[in-house]
Amino acid sequence: MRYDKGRKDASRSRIMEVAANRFRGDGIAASGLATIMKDAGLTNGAFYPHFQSKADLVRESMASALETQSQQLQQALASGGLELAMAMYLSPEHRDHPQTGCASAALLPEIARQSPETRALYTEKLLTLVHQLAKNLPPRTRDREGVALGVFAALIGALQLARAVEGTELSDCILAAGADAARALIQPRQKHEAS
Amino acid sequence: MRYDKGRKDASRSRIMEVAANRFRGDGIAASGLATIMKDAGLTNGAFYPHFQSKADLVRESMASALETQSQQLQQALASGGLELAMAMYLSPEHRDHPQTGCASAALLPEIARQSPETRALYTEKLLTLVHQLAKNLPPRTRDREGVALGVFAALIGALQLARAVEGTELSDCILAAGADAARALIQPRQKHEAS
DNA sequence: AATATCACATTATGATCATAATGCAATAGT
DNA sequence: ACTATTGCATTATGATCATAATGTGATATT
Repeated sequence: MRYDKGRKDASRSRIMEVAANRFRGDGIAASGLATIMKDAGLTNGAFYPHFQSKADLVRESMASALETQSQQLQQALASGGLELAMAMYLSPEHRDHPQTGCASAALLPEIARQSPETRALYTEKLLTLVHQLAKNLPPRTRDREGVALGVFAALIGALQLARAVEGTELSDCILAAGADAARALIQPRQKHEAS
Repeated sequence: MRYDKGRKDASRSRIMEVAANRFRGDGIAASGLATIMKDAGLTNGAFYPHFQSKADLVRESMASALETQSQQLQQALASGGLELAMAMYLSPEHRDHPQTGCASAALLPEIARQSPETRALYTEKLLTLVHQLAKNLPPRTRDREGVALGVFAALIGALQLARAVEGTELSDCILAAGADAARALIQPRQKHEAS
């Protein structure tokens, strides 16, 4: 190696971090590589030694963001349980900072349009998050994975709605409604036998 | 008027319909005007007599798609109630055809990045949908609007997740989990007094 | 000290982007 | 029949897109 031992790795992680933030903030398709590289303190030409293509960067930075989210979730669960984790997810702070928040809430429809490989990687990381939630559901809950999926879906939808509407008041209402829904879903109660 | 009375209007609606489908299918940022115009049987130049800008087209086609959705929801509610409406929303058919499906599920994160005017228009149409759901909740439901918001959030989140993951089996599971969650949420039951 | 190597910069490519100016052919009003 | 109007096509603009070829300066190895 001619340069510092870890220099390339450092650049690479910087690119990935900048990209993850920009993708979540502005969307994948709307984010150009030139801007990402500039924000990382580099130029156009330095991109391809690090990644094969934009799709490659998307895949890796998405995975990295999801792993970080998994760690943060673990901390929240450890310190305050599901209640705290859900409260943090539907907080105004999270709503107002999509760049550093949940990649699912910021990017799900775009992820659905990515390559099968990217979606397979997303699936893997998603299941990790869902398992983490499932393990922290109340003791007697049935169909833990299913309930956890339903809770996560409600959280994602509520956060997205809160970000999309105009008007802080309504947006706050949506966060509250999402929290109510999530709370209702985790109450242990048997299903599948209505009417 | 020198041309057929309704010719310009016909072209305009064709552009809007094509655009609404393409935006939902490929995303707003990823959809170019040239392609949209070609699909509408016209060329680049014919765009600006009809719309002031791409943002203008986004706003109008989004509103149109939401109004159509509102009508379809009304029909479903009338013929089969909330159960049918929810089942249709989380059906494999809806999952597999985002171009003609729910604009919220296909575009929410991108809508959140649009101008305040566009988001205000989205807010208006969203509230219409939520009111329609609220009116069809079971008789004794409290906080009808809040519950309806929670249900819609869960539906949107589940549909997006089902579209993003790789693997039909898992995707079907997510649809089922979303349906379970929505069903659980519409069971009349008092809230706000846990623990 | 010399040299080989590599991270990154510079610059180039051709496509596509949103937007705009101009041109033309068709028709409605006279 | 003439003419003014207009819906759309043609073509142009400059920006930005992802990707790629080439250049260069710093340094680790020798």
